[in-house]
Parts: sequence; structure tokens; C-alpha cells
Amino acid sequence: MEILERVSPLVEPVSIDEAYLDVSGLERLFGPPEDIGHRVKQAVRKELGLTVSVGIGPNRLIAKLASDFRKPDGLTLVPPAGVQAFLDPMPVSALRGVGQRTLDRLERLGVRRVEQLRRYSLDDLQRHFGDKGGQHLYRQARGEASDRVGDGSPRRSISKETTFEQDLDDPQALHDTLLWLAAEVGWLARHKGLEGRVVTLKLRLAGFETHTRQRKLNAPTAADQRIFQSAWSLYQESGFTGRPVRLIGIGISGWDEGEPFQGDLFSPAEDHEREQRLYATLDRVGQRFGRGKLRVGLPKGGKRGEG
DNA sequence: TCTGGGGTCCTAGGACCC
DNA sequence: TCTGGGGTCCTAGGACCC
Repeated sequence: MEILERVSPLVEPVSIDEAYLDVSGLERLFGPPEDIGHRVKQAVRKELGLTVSVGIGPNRLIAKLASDFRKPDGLTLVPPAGVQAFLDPMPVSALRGVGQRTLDRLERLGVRRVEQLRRYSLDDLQRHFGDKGGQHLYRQARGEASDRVGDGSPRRSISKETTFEQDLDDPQALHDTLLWLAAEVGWLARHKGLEGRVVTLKLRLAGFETHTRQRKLNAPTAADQRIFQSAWSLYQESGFTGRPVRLIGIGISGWDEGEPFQGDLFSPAEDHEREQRLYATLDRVGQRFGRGKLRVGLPKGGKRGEG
């Protein structure tokens, strides 16, 4: 990413090893886009010993597909006038959002290549694939997509899950697992300065049977305890207690962006601030002595926050 | 094939309100 | 008392991506 930033001020990381770059207007500095692509490849190879695939196109979709085109170590340029010719012979599975399920349904319509997809009207596609899905396919078939390279969309959720070696039905073990999952999620959220209103419990039972349960809280939180208590009650009310569990996970989401804290009527903002200070302290201790060394517990019969 | 972990987005039904 | 129609919120599940 550092190497990419030397080339363009507009870099949008997609994952640890992928990013979009806006290279428009950089000709005067570095020459045409191909030259920029080669420059990046050379720098990465020299400094890191890694190969890079580069795709250049008029928008994100075309750039991505171009980078997939010659996978290891390729560089593919698709000029605006060449978009349709590039797209038409492609299998529809190359398009974004087309997985096995959609592929099967397209197959049943006799659609295998983008060129065939393009013969369907927007109406038809929306009837088959839903409002958004249909529109997405319609636009992609024509090479239409956003050309904006932003700084990535903000994170919408934080979650942590674990798969057991063997299916687990010991309630105490599940309880303890949820306890540390809540601590992990809470810590991550606090680390990012996020507080969520929605807690999600994920369960996978035997046979890959997967369920989620979620609950909206009265007030946003990043507190281990509150996350745990929500998750635990979701589990107990899930109707799956007693069933062996393969995977269990906790997620948190639903932050209110930019709005001031809207607390629960019955636990005023001062309590929330006290709790935030408590966890800030715990996190500092945790960072110094190792996370997991110090945890918040519930005294027997006691109230939250005591003990 | 038999399945890890962390995400995003969409759909659909029901509750509730006007 | 029963009714139409529409909007929003909440929840569960699924498809998909890296």
C-alpha cells in the first residue's frame, strides 16, 4: 500500500493484498496508465519480491476484471472504447456478485456469457434476480460501474467466531466461549472507537445448520459485559440450547454515525461515561500485562458494575 | 468436498403506526 | 366495527466476496 501511495494520492485498499487506484491526471508525472502499472509492478518486485496483477480500465468493474484477466503477474489495459468487446465473451461467473446460486439460475435462462446476458431487458433481469440484483447484472453487462475511488466504505460490523474441533453441548463451555468472544469483540470495537446497538449471536449446529439471532439494545455499547449478556440471553432464548454446537460467534453492529450518544432512558449518560472509563482502564492494563489477564466478572447475586 | 474467519448487502415477513 | 394503503423498524436468513 505504501508503494501504491507513492504513485497516486487516491488509493482505496480492498483487502490486505488488493487496492483501487485513481491514476487519472497523472500522465504528466508518470506517463500513460500502462507505464504507471509497470512502475508499480517493478517496485513491488524489487522491494518485496512479489508479483502483482494490474488491471486498468475506465471504472472499478473493468479494472478489476482486467486485473483478473492474466492472473499471476499480468497487466491488462482496457480502454473505454474496448469495454464491450472485452466484456462480451466473458463467462457471467466473472461478474461481481455472481456466485454458484446466480450462476445456476442464469444457466437455466441459457445465459453463459456476458453477451447473452446483455440481451435481457432490465425488467426481465429484475423479475428474475430482484430489484438490486437485476439492476446490478444489467449495468455490469454494459460495463457500467462507479469510477470513484474513495477511501473505502466505513466498517459496518465487527464479529468474532470460533469453530470447535468437536460439536460442543456443555453449557458451561459455551458460556465461557461467549465470554471471551464478547471480550474480543468489545476490545476490537473500543479499539476502533465504535459502539454498536445491535448484538448478533451466530450458531452452527450439526450438519452445517446455521442460525443467527440478533437483538437491538436500548443504547449503543462496546462493553464486554453488555455484549456478553445480550449474546448469552440470545442463546438461551434461541430454542437451540441442548443441541450440540459446531461454531459459535458474536457480532456487533449498528453504530449511529456522528450523532451524539443517545442513551437508554434508565441508564443515563453519566453511567455510560463511567463504563467507558472503566473499559479504557481495563484495556490499558490489558495492553501492559496481556489481554485476558484481567476481566470483568459478575459477583454472585451482585449488580453490574459492582465488584 | 464437506466446509475457517471476517465481512457486505439484499430480501422478506411481521409488528406497528398513521 | 371493519377496512385500505403505505411507511418504517426489527429480525432472520441467504448469497456473495476476500
